[in-house]
Amino acid sequence: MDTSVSSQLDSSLNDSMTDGEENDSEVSLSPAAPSQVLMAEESPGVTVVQLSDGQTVQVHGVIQAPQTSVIQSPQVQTVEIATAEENEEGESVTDTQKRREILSRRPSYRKILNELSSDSPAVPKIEEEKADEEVSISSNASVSVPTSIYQTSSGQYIAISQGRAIQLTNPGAEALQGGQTLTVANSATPQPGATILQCAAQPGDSTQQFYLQGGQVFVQAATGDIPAYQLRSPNSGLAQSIVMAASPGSMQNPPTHHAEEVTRKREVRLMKNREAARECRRKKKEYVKCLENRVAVLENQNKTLIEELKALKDIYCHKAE
DNA sequence: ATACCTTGGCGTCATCTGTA
DNA sequence: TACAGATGACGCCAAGGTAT
Repeated sequence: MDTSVSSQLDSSLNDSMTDGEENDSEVSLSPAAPSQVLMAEESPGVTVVQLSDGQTVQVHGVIQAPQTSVIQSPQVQTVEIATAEENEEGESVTDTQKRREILSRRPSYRKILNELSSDSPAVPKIEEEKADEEVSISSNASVSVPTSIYQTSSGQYIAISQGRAIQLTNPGAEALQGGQTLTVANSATPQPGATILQCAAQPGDSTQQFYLQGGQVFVQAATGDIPAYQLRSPNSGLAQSIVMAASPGSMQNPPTHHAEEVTRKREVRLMKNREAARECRRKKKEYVKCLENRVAVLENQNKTLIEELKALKDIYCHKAE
């Protein structure tokens, strides 16, 4: 049986996605990967290691039999899936149910990485997310730890702190410095209706209205006779969609508001999911980078160990002569 | 210049997972 | 158990590279 101790750094990067399972093996073994070092077990306890430069080294029971890698190939998972699908062919289970049974979800990237990091200090932990923007803003002494940052259609930033203080900042200003701070007077008790704010950023400016409800900020659109409200995503300047086309007064009228409420909830959900997807992709990239690093480290270790082994063997052979 | 391919990012949906 | 968050899957789009 031939086993390759291989480089998986570039071409097989995707193959190194872990399934969340771990063991103590230090060497990543993948039968499908290109070989730098070949190991062939000639007889029990004796392994022939072929180095990338063509040299062959016989190893007597030092290199253990291949164990499952820390980094598992997704190919394995694919094969499992294919097999399972074959097995279930013809059964009366729905596709959804099949998928549910077949696709065992892997733990989150943060979880996997944190597990890895507990094993190896070289692997950085992914912190519980705390948006960089929020961190940097919280250092501003005049703001009491904002929980959400929004941007209006005019480019102004709105920060809502935990204390329900609202701060406005013009574009270009560093973080929220120099912003105005307003306080929501009726925020102590949750109202069924919305909190409406009006403000003028500068003397002479037309007033701008904000509509707060359920922790979300709706910003009145700049144009149009009918007031429209755009739901703005925290930390994003993009208006997600027009949410309201009615006047603020009618927003507090539940019977006519039902459809709008449904739409609004959907928009909020989509917005949150959009942000979550972004964050998830970011974490995934970080996770892949960490795996790359880990592969590089393990390859180095492997190389060093093989060289060490070779040197020891040389010494041993010289003594035997 | 144009067509085609690859890659990377995004938004959305469906579903899983953890927690109150 | 309901709910919010996380994530896999899918389709779309834009940018860059390459062959013709």
